[in-house]
Amino acid sequence: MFALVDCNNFYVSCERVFAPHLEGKPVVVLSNNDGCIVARSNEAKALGIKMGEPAFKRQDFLEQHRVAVFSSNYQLYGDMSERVMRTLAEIVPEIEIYSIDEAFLDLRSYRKNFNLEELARHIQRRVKQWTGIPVSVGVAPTKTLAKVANHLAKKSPGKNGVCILSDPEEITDVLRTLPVEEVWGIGMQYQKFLNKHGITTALELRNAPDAWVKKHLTVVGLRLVKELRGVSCLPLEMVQAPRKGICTSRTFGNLVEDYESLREAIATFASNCAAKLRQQHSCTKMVSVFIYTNPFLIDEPQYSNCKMVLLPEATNVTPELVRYALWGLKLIYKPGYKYKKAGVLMTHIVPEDQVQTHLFYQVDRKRYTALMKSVDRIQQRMGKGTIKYAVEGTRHPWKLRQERLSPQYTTRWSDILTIHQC
DNA sequence: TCTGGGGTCCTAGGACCC
DNA sequence: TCTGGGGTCCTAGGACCC
Repeated sequence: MFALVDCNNFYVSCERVFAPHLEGKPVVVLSNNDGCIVARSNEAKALGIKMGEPAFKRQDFLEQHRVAVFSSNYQLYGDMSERVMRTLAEIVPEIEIYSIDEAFLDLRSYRKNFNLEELARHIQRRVKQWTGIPVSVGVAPTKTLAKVANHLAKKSPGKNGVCILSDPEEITDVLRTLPVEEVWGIGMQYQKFLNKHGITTALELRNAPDAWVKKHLTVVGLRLVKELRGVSCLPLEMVQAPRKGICTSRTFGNLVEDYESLREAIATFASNCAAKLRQQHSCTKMVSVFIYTNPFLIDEPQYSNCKMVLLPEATNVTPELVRYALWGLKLIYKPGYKYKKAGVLMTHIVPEDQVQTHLFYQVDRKRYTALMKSVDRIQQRMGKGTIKYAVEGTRHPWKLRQERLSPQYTTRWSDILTIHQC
């Protein structure tokens, strides 16, 4: 059996841990740049606020209904996520951290003669007590069915956040009433396609012939259908595979026209990617740079371009990567446009101890590697952005809009919560 | 004024090889 | 009637996830 533990309205719950007066009130969290609504409390959902709605279109509505609005605070959410995951791993060590707010647990090797419901309740209570985050737990014979169980745990008021699906007949009954688009792996395009072919429920999908599913939904779809039948095809992945692509991109808070500002942004993004590379002990051989104007401003001249730069030798040294990224930018930058978004993408990633060296390209990488180690250690201890390359700039006229940012309660000493005695 | 960011996997088709 | 057959590698694009 697999359990899927999912934090309820995770970003909102993180904010509420440190602002308990918001319990029971409508709360939303915005995406980067305060752009879209990406997390909603149950009260906010009940008001009809949709996932992904642009915040500015809902401004009046949010004020009118006294919805608490937060900018996204990834330092806080990342740290709270780690706490939740550590708590879970202490109960069940066979854990796959699937996303910032979700984890699968493999219960097969959990101690003998235990009660699934009791275990799920125990997990729920302990995570709440140790971190303040409410979670829902779904348990079933496959990961896909555990997702279904979790969905039910959240939606059915009587279940109080726990749902165990073990009886085959019960599973069939559940799938009969589950809309096919609620199944993990069925997105909008597949929903349209399946509906057109008379498949509207998860049960109908489960009963579709293998060959037909494989033809139209690829092997991914076939795996999913087998999982619905109770055949486990998706194993628990305890070790996280290194990323195959690493990207840092941002929509700017203000439109950016001048080359200098763009250079600062690209250097910052490249530097950020380099740090991520080193963190997973990888090097990259391909650096791509891209820039866009704002497609929503239909009266403005539009331009977008990207440049892929193939390196002679894979590296994770910041100054090298920044140089290649800026070279790419130079090739695609055109004056006279108002840029809205830019980014750096690193691909062709290899483990750092398996770099194919170049016969004629000589860099003293040993020295740089030592330097990068020191830089990373300082950042880790003193906080991100403590030291940086001058080319990254300090003014950052392009930086995000984050008007409703909460403090970094758990990761910055100066932001630690103060309790006043009344 | 104002519309996020970061990933994965699969397939078809083109270029190339013998 | 009859255009060889069997591969690899790479990329773009499309689907999905949170």
